[in-house]
Amino acid sequence: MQSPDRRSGKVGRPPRLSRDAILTAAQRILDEEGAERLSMRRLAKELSSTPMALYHHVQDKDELLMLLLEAHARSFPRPRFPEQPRERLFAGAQVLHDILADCPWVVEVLASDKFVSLSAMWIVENMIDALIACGLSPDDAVYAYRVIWYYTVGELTVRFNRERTRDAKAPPYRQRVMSSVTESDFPRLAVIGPRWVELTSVDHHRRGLEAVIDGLLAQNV
Amino acid sequence: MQSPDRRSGKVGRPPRLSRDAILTAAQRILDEEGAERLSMRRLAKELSSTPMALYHHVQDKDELLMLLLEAHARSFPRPRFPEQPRERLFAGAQVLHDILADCPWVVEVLASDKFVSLSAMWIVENMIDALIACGLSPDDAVYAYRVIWYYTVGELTVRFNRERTRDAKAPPYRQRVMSSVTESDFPRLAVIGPRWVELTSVDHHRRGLEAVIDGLLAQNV
DNA sequence: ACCTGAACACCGTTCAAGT
DNA sequence: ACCTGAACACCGTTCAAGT
Repeated sequence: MQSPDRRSGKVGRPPRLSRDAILTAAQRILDEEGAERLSMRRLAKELSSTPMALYHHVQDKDELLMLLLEAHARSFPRPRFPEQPRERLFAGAQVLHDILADCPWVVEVLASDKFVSLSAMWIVENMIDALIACGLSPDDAVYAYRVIWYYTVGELTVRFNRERTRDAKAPPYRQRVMSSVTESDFPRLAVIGPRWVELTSVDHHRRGLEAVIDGLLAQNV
Repeated sequence: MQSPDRRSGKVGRPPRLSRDAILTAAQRILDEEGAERLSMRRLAKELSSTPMALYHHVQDKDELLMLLLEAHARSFPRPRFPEQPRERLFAGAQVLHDILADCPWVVEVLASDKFVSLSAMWIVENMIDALIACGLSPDDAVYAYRVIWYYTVGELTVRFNRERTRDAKAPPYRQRVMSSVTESDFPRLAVIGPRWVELTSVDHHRRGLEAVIDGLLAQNV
């Protein structure tokens, strides 16, 4: 199905841009300026080109983000999975989380429904397989996988938002709420208040994942 | 602390806009055109005013969204909570989810770190209290609340994205991935494939919540 | 085939001026 | 005190034209 023009490479104007060059430049912007600065216009500038030149190599911004995620997932070290199904499930959920934790722009990819990364499918396959090996029916395995996925997405969303607004000063509205919490009619929150904002570590995420998985497995015996 | 000008209402130009009018108009746009159409400019048009007039009544778009959420949470029927702590926790998590499930724009509110809704604080207070009544330490209660919160945020994020892109046709990239999944090297996914895209019902969410909660409580005995 | 320039249809927000 | 208009600094994407 390959067009002869592409194969011979002798017809038409020779390309100055390439998918690879675009992805590399995009990654550089991501690393140096953050996900919120990556726009088609900014990227074109980085490549000393025009926004529309990019559309010859990717379909739209969503595909660009998808390709970045794909490349990242491919380059991610593939761990050896344990034999024991419960541990295998846990390891799968963890590597899924860790891959995405490096990609602050997943939120946007997630927003476009194009989030079906081939390079991460083996993990999903593995998790479903582990769930079935744990004794779940195929339907229950899908359900359980979804619960784990929701937990993962939520953790990542909150994590990225915290990182993004880390050094921004709290708006006045929030201060008003906070003081009303610590002073008054929320005794439990008042006690906990000071400890509330603690950083959420990787350990917390693992422990939560353990709870979610064990809760799911206990439901299906 | 109230300014005399505001009290007498006799100084300066009489107001044509009000917070209430702005919030009502915003809600109308939300209902009729969806969250992605609510912009300061669109809202100004709805009120036959200019974008900048709005900034006299709200600080910025984030505060506007926050106020909308606040109003919604206040108007939401407050259920009677069961006595039993585990059931109380479950009921709290559920009402938290249900309140937010009506607000497709929470995702944006969440993104701004201003998401501290006073009108929903009683729920959080109640959940923390229930967790402590279940025997958790204050620190463990915060951790457990967070896990439930992540699950909730993840469910809502995925839910809204699915709703938003419900009737949009799948992009070619996705089709490529899907066929490679059903055809080839993912036997588990191939079997499950057809059932994968099923709608996620409220029942699914409850069952998942149950698993998460029981998993958390089992961790702390 | 590959790229450019101008344009469309949007954003949130600031600033200086008007009533 | 409340509102307007113009402007700043952006978006993603389409379309017609150039090489």
